[in-house]
Formats: sequence, C-alpha cells, structure tokens
Amino acid sequence: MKSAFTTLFAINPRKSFNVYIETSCSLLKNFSKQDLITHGSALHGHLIKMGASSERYIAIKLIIFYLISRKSKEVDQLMKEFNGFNIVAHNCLISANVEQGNLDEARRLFDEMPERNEVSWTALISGFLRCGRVKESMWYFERNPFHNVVSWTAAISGFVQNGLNFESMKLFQKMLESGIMPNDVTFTSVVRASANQGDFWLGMSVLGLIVKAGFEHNVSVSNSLVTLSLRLGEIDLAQRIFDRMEKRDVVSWTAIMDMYVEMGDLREARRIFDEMPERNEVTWSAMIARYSQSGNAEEAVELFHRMLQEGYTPNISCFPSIISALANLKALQAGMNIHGHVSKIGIEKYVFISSSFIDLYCRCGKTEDAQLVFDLVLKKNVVCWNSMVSGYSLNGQLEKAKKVFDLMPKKDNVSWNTMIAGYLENEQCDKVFEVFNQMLLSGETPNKSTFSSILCACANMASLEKGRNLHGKIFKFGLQYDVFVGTALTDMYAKSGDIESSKKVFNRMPEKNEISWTAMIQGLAENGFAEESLVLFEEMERTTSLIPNELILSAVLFACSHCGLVDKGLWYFNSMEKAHGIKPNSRHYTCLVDMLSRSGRLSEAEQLIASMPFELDGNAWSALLSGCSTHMDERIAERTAKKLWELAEKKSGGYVLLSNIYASAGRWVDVSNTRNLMKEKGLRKSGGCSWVELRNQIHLFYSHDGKHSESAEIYGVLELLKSEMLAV
DNA sequence: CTAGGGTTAG
Repeated sequence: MKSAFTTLFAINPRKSFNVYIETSCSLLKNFSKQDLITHGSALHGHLIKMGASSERYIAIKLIIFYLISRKSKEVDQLMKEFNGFNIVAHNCLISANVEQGNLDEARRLFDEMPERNEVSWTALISGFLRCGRVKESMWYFERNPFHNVVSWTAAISGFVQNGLNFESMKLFQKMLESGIMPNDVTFTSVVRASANQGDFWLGMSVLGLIVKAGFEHNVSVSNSLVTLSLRLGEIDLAQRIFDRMEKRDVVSWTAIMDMYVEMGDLREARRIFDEMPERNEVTWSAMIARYSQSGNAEEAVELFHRMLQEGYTPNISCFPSIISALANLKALQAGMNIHGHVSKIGIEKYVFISSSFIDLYCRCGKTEDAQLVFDLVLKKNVVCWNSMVSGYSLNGQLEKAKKVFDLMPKKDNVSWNTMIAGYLENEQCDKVFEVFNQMLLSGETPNKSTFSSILCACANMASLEKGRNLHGKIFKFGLQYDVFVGTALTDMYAKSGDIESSKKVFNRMPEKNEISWTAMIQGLAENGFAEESLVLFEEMERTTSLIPNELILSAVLFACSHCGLVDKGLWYFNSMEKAHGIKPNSRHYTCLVDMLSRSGRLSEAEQLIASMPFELDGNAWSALLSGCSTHMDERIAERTAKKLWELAEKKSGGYVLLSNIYASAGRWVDVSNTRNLMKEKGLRKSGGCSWVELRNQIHLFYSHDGKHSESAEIYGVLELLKSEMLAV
C-alpha cells in the first residue's frame, strides 16, 4: 500500500491523500496499527508543506484520522486552527466521535452547532443508543424536529440493540401512527425485536405488514424473517422462507447453515458451508465457532488454517472461538502464537479475547500468565471474572479462586456454580455447602448445574437428610425431570443407602443417558441388590442403544461377585474387550480377584493378581486376604500379608488399609500394632471431618487438628448429658 | 438506521 500511495501522491497529492486517509480510517476502525499512524503523521507534514492541510475536507479527514488514532493532542490543535465549519463537517466530526465512543464530545459539538440538519440529530441519537445511554437519546429524540424514516429507524434499532424489545415495538407503533412509512431497515429491526421477544404471533403480524408494504422479497427483510423463524423453533417456516427467496446473499446462506446446527446436524451444516456460492469472514467464523462449541476442536483449528490459506482476515469475533478450541486441545504454543498476533494488531485487551486466553492459559496450567492477561483487561465482564475463578479452581488453587471470586463486582449463577464445582472437585464438601448457602442468601437462583454439584457432594458424604432437603428444593425449581439432576438424585439416594428412593427417581426420569444407567446399576450392586443390578444391566443392553462403559462393567462385575455368580462374572470380564472394546482396568481386576476370593478360588485369584498388567493394587491384595480368612488358607494368606506389608511400607494408605483389614477380621492386636507402627514412622491417616448445619451456619468438627472454636464447651455439655443419662 | 458469527461452570 505504501508504494502505491507514493506513486499516487506524486500525481495528485490531494486526491491521493483522501484515498490514503479513507483507507487508513477504515483499517484503524478495527485495529490501531502503529505503522499506519506513523504514515498518517508523515502525510500530515507533507500536506502542511503543500499548503493543503487547511482545506476543509482534508482538514476534517485529518481530524478524524487523529481522532481514530487516539491522538487527542493533535485533534485539539487542528480544531483550534480550523474554522471553516459547515453542517457537513460538523456532522462528520460528530459521527467520528460517536464511533470512538466519545459521546460527551459529540454532544458538545452538537450543542454548539449554529444550525443542524436531520443527519446531525440522527448521529447523536443513535450514538447515545449505541452506548446504552437510552435516556439521553430519548431526550434528543423527542426534541428532534426532523423526524423521518431514518431517525425513527435509528431509535427503533437502537432500542433493540439495548434489549428494549417491547419499547422498540411501541416506538414502531408510534411511527406508524405518525404516518411515516417504514422501510426495509425498519422492518429488519422490528422482526429482530419480535424474535427477541419470542412472540410468534407478533412476528406473524409484522410479517403481514411486510407483505402489505411490499417488502417480502427484500433480501435483508427475508434474512431477518429466516432468523425469526429459527429462534421460534419454526424450522419448516425458516426453510420455506429461504426457499422462496428470489435472491440470496451470504447472510441468507449463513443463517440457513446455522439452521442445521440448531437441528443438531453439524455435517449437513458443513455441506451447506462447502457448497454455498459465497462466503465471507462471518461465514467462516460461524462455522469455526460451531465446531468449537460442539467439541470438535480439531475441525475448528483445521478450518481456521484453511480460512487463512484462502486469504480471509479473521476478525475480532473469530478469535474467541479459535482460542477456545486451542484451549480444549491444550495447545499452548499455538495459542501463544495467536496471542502474539492479536497483540500486534492491538485487540488483545478485548474482553472476549482476553477471557478466552485466560481459559487457555489456565487449562495449560499457566495461571500466572492468565492472571497477567486478566489484569490488563480494560472492561472486565462477568465471563472474564468467571474464567479467572474457574482457572484457579481447575488448577487446585482454591484459595486464589475464592479470592478472585470475593472480589467480583457482580456474580451470576455461573460464578457460583464454578466456585461450588471447584470445591467439589477438590473434595471440600463443607465448603460446597457453605458457598451454596451463600448463593441462596445472595438471591441467586440455582440451576440444574448447581443441584448436580450439590447432590454429588451429598452423595460423597452419604448425607441423606441434606439430599432429601435438596430434592424438595429441586421440585420447587421444577428441575426434577432434568437428566443431570435426575441422575445426581439417583446417585445420591443410592450412595446414602436409600435404594427405594433411588429407584423411584430413576424410573420416573423421562430421559436417561449412559450416566443415569451407570448410577442405578452401580447403586443397586453396591447396596447388595446384585441380582436386580444384573437384570437392569441386561435391560439396558436390550432396550437402549447405549454402549456399556468402564464404570457400568465394574458395577456388573461387583454384582456378580456379590451374587456368587463367578462364571458369569468371568464371562463378562473376558468379553469386555471383545464385545464392548473396553480394556479392563485395575478396578475390574480387583472386582474379579474379590469374586474369586469370596468363592474360595484363592489360587486362581493369586494368579490373576500376578498377571495384572498394572502396578500392584492394595485393594486387590486385601480382597484376597479377606478371602483367605473366610476360606482358612494360611499359606496364601501369609504370602498375601507379606505383599501387603511391602505395599504399606510405601505409603500411609497401605497401613490404614492393613489395619482396616485386621479390624474386619477381628484381629484387634494387629490393628493396634499397625497403628502404633504408623505413629512411630510419623505417618498419619488423613483426618476425618463432620459437621452439623444450624440456622444456615455450618459447624465443622475435625478428627485431628483444627478443633471447633467452642469444643471445650461442647465437651462440657456432653459430659453433663452423659452423667444425666447414667443417673437415669 | 438493518440481517448472519464471539468468551466462562457442569
């Protein structure tokens, strides 16, 4: 561009300057390229030399150029020198300031104009709307003496952009009453308003007006109608409108492409994408976003590369999707390359982009880098904060996550859910409830995600009372028929030992997925209903197309082991890889060892352990040992005990396991010996913890350090109670 | 003055 300009400049300096400035301005709208700014200033010097800088049109362009480059000193200077203002020049400046978000400056310019036309009014009114300053906009709108289609439409579309859909429809009605005919732009805005309202009949009456006014074949209007139909779930209608269109443009094709995504048919969407006659940046961005959102990160990345190869310039909207895809792939290096590029073109501080980078860095374990990105964001929104909170919790840095969480100026339910899920993931169940209670107290509405986490915490603690309480809350929020919530309820009841309620919830679920079945089959097996568990497993195989997963199969093996169905269990075990493509893991082996040991097939069990393709598993050894004690095999027991001791040497868990085994066999002397040995070696069992909930306050009690603040009083009362009881 | 695309929890 630079050399082309030099040539042009030699022929006609004024005209070429305009071309140059126009190009620079439009480029600078999106990016603030340092080299363009340098070129612009150099040109300015040139123009001064040639005496052309004070000519009205050029001077205005120069002011706008500096305005966009955010060089306020130069702008002020030029404004002082410049006094050839007419309405057009003034309007240009107002628009440029609006574009930059300098609304107060635009208003000042507007107020000091000696004379204004309809463009001046519309520029200011729509400027305020664009910044969400609706009240000020309306103040000027009501005083506008030049009401025409454009000013009405500006106000209507501004309302729609600010989410004031109902108000925009009211304005539309007023416009019709005042006798001004809407044009195609008005209709597209109004259709969008009805789509946002989700009101089908409103949309249809607008459609009637469109037909009456003769705009039904307008491309923009039809496009908005296609989108309206899609939003209202009227897929057939969308297709019909699309099919009847005389002319279709990129927007139409992109909209219909999205229709297939909406229907869950990504492949068909891709086919449309490949075959559409025209594509632009938005189309590419849309397809990339769809891949990224639906978990096809590799496809998203591949498409992004093709987009670059074919010479398209990715715009701001494209980056969040591609960064998110890279985050899913944990592709740190590729992400950093993008970060470099994005910084170079000066858009790295945009919230959408920063939020994606925060996520990327955190998923790659780089929370410090993420924090750096976070600190630089100019206008942090909730998502940005949430990304930082989730990033810390993802890396187990719960204290930092909580710190950021507490600093948030505004929280939404994602924020709360993130914090809750973080504590759950890090097994701090007490905190899970603490945060949940705070969430309720803050007035935030829990959703299915919240309840799934909380129920999972209940299941981990086997807290039936809390679980029942939550079940009631879930009904109140109407979430009882959700798959995730239903599954979590099934699991909670099963893990808390209330298998009847578990079954009830499971049977009433209108939709069940793989995880639902797993929870129920596992729940039955672990609660001693082994036959029922196996029957349910067979029902699942018979009535659904679900493929059994690792967890279901270990539940099945567990059930077989508890039913004494050794041969059936062996059959399942042996067919795992062949029938379901699942390699047995250590849990499966442990189940099998347990099964063989229980039925007295001890040497087979011992052989199986020897053939295990994993690191030695304490659970398998202890299953064998307990088999030895029921079936009185001293020889294998000796060998097994020795192995267990070896294992115990390595970690405290081994000793705990050992002492538990001795305890279950009633060998109390050995239990105390083991515990003493642990003390000697400085090993300690990780502490137990319990708590009670009183008036929304959780009181914690630990088995090791960190005593309750009032433990002396509590023990005092306990002693008192004890003596009272003895006295009776 | 308008239509299609963007980030976070589970």
